[in-house]
Amino acid sequence: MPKQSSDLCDCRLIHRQVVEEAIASSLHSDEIGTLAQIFKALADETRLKILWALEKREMCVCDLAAMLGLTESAVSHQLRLLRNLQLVTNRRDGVVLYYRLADNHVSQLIRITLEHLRD
Amino acid sequence: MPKQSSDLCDCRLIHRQVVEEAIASSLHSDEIGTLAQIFKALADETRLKILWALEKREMCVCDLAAMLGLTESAVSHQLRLLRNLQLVTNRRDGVVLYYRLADNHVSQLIRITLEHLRD
DNA sequence: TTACTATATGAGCAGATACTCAGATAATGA
DNA sequence: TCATTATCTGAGTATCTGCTCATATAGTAA
Repeated sequence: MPKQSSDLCDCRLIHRQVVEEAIASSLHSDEIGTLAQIFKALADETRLKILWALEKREMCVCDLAAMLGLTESAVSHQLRLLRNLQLVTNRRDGVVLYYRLADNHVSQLIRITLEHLRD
Repeated sequence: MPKQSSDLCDCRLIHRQVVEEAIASSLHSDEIGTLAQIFKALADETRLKILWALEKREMCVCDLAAMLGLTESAVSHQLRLLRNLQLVTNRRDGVVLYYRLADNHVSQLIRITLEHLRD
């Protein structure tokens, strides 16, 4: 008989308290969801390049597209995603929209992760 | 005639130097790739729950499966991914493998991101 | 060895996602 | 007003991903 996910393995009986405590101290599901969304935003090379560039200076959509070698449409789609998560904001100057990082948390995350992979 | 990605928009002419500098100061492609992989590892609710639990104590596969309400197979697949990225390691005690975080960078990343979304 | 338990792994599938394309929208200036 | 430029957006599509299922592997104890 194949093991179902609802079955308990023997070690579960021994570790029952460990599991109970782990469940009790886990993050709330809405926190987990938002957390995952932010990491998803960083989990793509195009968006990482955009964020890393904006960390140095504000840039408009067409500059970013030129930098990345992608269509302005592709960049705009990604910027919308980053905007919705409030990772970037923009200011308008005539027809041109200049994007910048919303705060310094993102660059902090990228720096720490770079440090991690250089160890 | 629709605009092609190879065309330059007018603002590109003005901002040419901005784009050149952005390209010059961008991360190397292998760094970007590894960076994205690490954020991908964190960009999933199941893996976040696993990492958050392991941040508190080492746990075996079947404990994690019980905690998450998933099959041990599903957990094992995710642990392999985390192992390959050296985010977790394990020790064997008889037939049981106890997993733990490889270092404290991961919990640092999660904490900073939590801080960000609580602002 | 054989039986049993814990974990790992490959195949396959349903759902997510990152791009392109075509067309819409918004600010500017003639 | 109309044309132009910069950006946005919806639809479509190829690729990626996280799960399940079946099976393989590794350690333990009889």
